[in-house]
Amino acid sequence: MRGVNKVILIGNLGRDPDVQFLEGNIAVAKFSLATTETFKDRAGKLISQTEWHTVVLWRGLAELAQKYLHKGSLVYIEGRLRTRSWEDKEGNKKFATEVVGDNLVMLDKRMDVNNGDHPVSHHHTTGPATTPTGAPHHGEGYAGLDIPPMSEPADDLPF
Amino acid sequence: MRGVNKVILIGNLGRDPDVQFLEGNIAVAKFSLATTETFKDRAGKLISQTEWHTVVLWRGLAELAQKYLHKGSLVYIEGRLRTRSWEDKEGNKKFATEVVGDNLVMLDKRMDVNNGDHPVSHHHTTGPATTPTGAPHHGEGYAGLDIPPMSEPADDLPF
Amino acid sequence: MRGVNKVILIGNLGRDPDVQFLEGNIAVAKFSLATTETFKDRAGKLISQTEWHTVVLWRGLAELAQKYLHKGSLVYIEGRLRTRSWEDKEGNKKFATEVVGDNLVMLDKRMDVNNGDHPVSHHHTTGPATTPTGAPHHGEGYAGLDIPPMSEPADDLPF
Amino acid sequence: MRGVNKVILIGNLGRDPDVQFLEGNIAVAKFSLATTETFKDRAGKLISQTEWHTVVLWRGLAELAQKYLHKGSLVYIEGRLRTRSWEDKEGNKKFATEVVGDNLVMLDKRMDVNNGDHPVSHHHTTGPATTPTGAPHHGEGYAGLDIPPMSEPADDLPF
DNA sequence: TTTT
DNA sequence: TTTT
Repeated sequence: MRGVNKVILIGNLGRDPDVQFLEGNIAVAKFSLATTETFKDRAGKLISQTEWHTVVLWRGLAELAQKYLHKGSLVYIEGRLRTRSWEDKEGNKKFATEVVGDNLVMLDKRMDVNNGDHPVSHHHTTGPATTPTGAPHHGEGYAGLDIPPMSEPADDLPF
Repeated sequence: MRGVNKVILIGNLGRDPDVQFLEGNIAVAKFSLATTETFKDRAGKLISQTEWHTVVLWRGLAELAQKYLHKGSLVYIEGRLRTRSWEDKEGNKKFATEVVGDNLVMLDKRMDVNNGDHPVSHHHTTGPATTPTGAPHHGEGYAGLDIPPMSEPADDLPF
Repeated sequence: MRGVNKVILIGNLGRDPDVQFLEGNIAVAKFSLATTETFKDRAGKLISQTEWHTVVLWRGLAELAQKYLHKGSLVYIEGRLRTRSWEDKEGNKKFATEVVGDNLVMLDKRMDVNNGDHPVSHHHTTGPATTPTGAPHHGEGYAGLDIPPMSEPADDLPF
Repeated sequence: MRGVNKVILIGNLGRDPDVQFLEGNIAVAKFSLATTETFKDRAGKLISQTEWHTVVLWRGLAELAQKYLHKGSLVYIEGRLRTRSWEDKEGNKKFATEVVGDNLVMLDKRMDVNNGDHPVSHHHTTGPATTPTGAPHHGEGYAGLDIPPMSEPADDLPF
């Protein structure tokens, strides 16, 4: 390793992840992530600025994304920049810079603590078009899953 | 700037922040932060390991901590390492390494949800006069505050 | 601040920085930075992969870049991602993702410089003719400058 | 992974690394790293502040440290914080916070290329117990050397 | 286009 | 204890 190429993002998914399976059953997930920063401009006025990133996850992380992430999810992504270039059908050179994620932390609050009900109501379904069908995003919550999102700790802190 | 000394943490407060005001009315907040990582040991077994950090915030960030953070809060902290040393009354040399925060992002979900019970367990009591009942989570909490914690975005995403 | 958008790069400049001054005498520097990572592919073969980034620096950092950076310089850049979009003259939508630097650390060894003119002399000749004088590393180079680059110690290196 | 505990350092080694081999021939390297930051105090005066960190590397990274790092080396370290506690012989509770490195980038410029074949002469051997021959560094361990092996058992390592 |  |  002779250089460093590291990206750290915390933001919300703009859409449900798009997950595909390549040959060999290798999962690839792709989604847009919005990071919003607020700062003061030169005049001292508070400015809020949103930047959209394309995030790509592979294999196990892609499967996690498929299982647990959806539009609006808040995530921490650690990864690296990768710029791809190609020519479109008109022969124009195109570039796309993506963040290839090496690490993913789900920051949404665990919706159901101890009595996990109404998971659906937390999914912030945003319209009639949202996965009314087989997509197993709803009706389960994180209960019983191996890698639940972070949540407030129980009262067993050593202090 | 000739070197780099950077720390990035995401974790939960073990206790409400301890906030003090130095002369000149400079606020200093201090709290323990637990970061939990899970990984596989050499045998492939999933291990969960919690590390406790002492976080120190100054001035504006300390005041944010006083207003918004409490035991259990989930936060992103960016800062730097600082090790202090001193001798205790018995003359023993002591060391303490702290993370001095330069940046703070509150990752808790906005307050609680619709049916949020146990408000007391979420504290937020920033003084004796504050919401002793734990009644309505709506219309109070972060609403209208300048720097609310992150939450799932509204439906105005450009996708 | 409600999200995180952070990039950390260590790499070499592909060209001398392009520095311009906007109205108000605001400096803007732009350069390509190559980060090279080596890793093992699935077959265990060592792969070296270079990624090119567009880095933009403003104001004081741009002026530092103009003074001290040149083709081949090794730098640490901390910044954030920003994607700009526009339409070219043919009406094609274009995107460009840049790293806007908030922090810069120069990692080059103090090569020589005696009288630091003609940046070409900084070009890091890497053959056996390096450091033609064998003169001391101290008391010359960037002496008197405000922010000298980091450099190696005076002793030998294990390479 | 449910939290984040990340440290990024760029600095110089204060001493040659101390490398030991635990049972199973597992290498552990330990060294102090100085990170120096300069900034302006409230009065606008330029302040330079050095912080010392204890860095611990395991296995392959430890062997790299043994081969290539020495007093004064400039390195990039990415790792995580770990605080150990114990009682000394007087029964005083002691704490030590270390940075366990997961990634290492050597930033020293290669001084001589193509003929770099005298690693021993660069090793700044600090005592008679140190491999004076230039023989292989592996397969020997530190058995019988002055410095007792670290007390941590080879098993149950928290990584 | 850099660097090793 | 480093580095400049």
